[in-house]
Amino acid sequence: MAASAHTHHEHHGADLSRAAQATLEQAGEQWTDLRAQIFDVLAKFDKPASAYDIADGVSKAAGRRIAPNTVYRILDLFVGANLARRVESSNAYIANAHPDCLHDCIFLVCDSCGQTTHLDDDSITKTVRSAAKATGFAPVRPVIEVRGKCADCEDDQAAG
Amino acid sequence: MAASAHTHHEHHGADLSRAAQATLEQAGEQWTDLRAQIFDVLAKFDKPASAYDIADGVSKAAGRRIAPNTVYRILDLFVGANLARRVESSNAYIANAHPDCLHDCIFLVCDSCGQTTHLDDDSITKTVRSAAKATGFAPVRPVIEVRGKCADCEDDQAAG
DNA sequence: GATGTGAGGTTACAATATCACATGAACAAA
DNA sequence: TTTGTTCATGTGATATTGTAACCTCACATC
Repeated sequence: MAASAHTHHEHHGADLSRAAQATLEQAGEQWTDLRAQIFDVLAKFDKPASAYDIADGVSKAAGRRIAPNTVYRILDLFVGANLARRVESSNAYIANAHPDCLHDCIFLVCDSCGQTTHLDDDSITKTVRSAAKATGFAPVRPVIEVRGKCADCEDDQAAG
Repeated sequence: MAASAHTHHEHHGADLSRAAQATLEQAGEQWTDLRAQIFDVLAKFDKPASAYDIADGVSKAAGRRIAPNTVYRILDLFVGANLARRVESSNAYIANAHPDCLHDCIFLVCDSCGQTTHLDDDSITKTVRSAAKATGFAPVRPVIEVRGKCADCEDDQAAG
């Protein structure tokens, strides 16, 4: 596999929540009920979710209204702490399956079904960073996303 | 220079407008007054402009109100015809200085001043495309942007 | 003149994002 | 016990970005 030298542990379900909690607390932030709920709702989406989607989901789960700006606040915190990522070309967020491990990452976003898969290929992201540096630019956060069609939607097209 | 084997002609001012017109007409679309005005306003911004910024600029220039959705329509046309690009991480648009030549491209966006520079490095974009393909994904449009600090803002920081 | 087509106008609205300020709980200091 | 402080969250308003639906006009063609 080309991606990276070390092995990730991809977390799921309760295990992922625990990993997220650990990471957030190590960052000196609290793992509150609301944050846990928001993380769980986010993690259950199988594709990137907008802050408003999450607000709806959490509101339902909590049985009371959670306003979008509350969600934004917590999402910002999550992104800062590597618990979640923002998909810029979708204006949406996705949980990070290995919050304990820091990467620039690459998203493949299907324009048909919205499915978004996450790639870690450090050789690509390093190349992008150094190309930026070479022009005198100080890179902070690469945004590398690919819009296109996922394998399933390709197949559908071929079959249909 | 690493970027690409062929040489671009970077157009500016009236020359750029002419190149844009030629490209758009070759795509079977009309180069109307309004499109010309929108293109000129877009090209005069020195950083990515939102559709609303452009609507304001064009409204002033034209002496009458041009609504944002009109601007969006025309920007979509421009993006489809390679006259302009959308910078996803800024929700904004930028004129393409060489509309006559098709590339995936890379933007370096300064978080301090908004300055955005445009890189064409086909080796990077090809690598990204093929990494996507390798997972069974059919790439259509890579979005490669780097958020960070431009050389000027870095210097300011160092000096101040 | 009737009809078709493409460009643009107009109104309304949806989706995304931020701001300012209030409340409440936890804890520390007086 | 009261006061102050901090942090998390609530609340309402508003700004920004993006679409949809439908209409009119100009021009071409028949």
